[in-house]
Amino acid sequence: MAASSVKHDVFQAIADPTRRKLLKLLSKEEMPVTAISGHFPISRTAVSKHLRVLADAGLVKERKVGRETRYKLEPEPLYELKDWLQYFELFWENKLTSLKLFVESDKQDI
Amino acid sequence: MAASSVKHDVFQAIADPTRRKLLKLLSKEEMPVTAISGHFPISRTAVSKHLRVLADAGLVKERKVGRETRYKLEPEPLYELKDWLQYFELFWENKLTSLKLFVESDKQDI
DNA sequence: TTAAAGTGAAACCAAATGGTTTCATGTTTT
DNA sequence: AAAACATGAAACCATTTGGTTTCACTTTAA
Repeated sequence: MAASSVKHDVFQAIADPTRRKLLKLLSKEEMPVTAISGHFPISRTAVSKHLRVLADAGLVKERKVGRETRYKLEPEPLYELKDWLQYFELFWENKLTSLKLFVESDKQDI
Repeated sequence: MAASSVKHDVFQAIADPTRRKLLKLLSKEEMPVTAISGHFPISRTAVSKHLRVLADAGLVKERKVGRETRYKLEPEPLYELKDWLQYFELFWENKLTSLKLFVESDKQDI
């Protein structure tokens, strides 16, 4: 329920390669913006905007500490992605015909 | 053979909600463009362009049959997404308790 | 109390994106 | 052979996106 405040969805947030790198970086440790932007060839402001997109999707959390703003990974929204993906796993299990038939039979009984 | 021929990557391909619906639709059966576009409020040409993006990412395969072009799901490229996601599962397991509560609150009759 | 550091907001820009309508081409059908 | 169907390519358009530079505001340090 609390996820209704997201302005950007997780699919769009991870579409950009820079944002995917940001997520990996922030998974290791909480970091302030200037330190983060040292890892990228773009301007600090550009990094800041990517962080905003990630925050809007709920994928990072920001915390003000003095004059710094520190960001860290917030992995929960990725669960939506996992759910979405799970549906397709049924199809790629290298053409397991029985499984496919099972699905097409509309889940008679589990 | 390698994925080097992809013009659009899978992350960008699934970022659009229309394309995600296309993938679900084409997972059920192979369909020609006109039939596909009947499921969407946009023009046939727009659907065709989305199909091109998905094909470039390797997510659908097209087959000419007479005057039709039929499309079907090709789920393999989603492996990359699964791999990417797997890294982050390490982190969201740390918050397993709260996550478990969240998930179960969504499934009322467990 | 100045100076410097850390950051976000604003204004701006080029390119990409998602959509449209029109047209050309190949394939059936009559 | 002519008409109808199925589709992709082209040209075009508005909006979004990813980037920049500049500016203002807080917070710390000299």
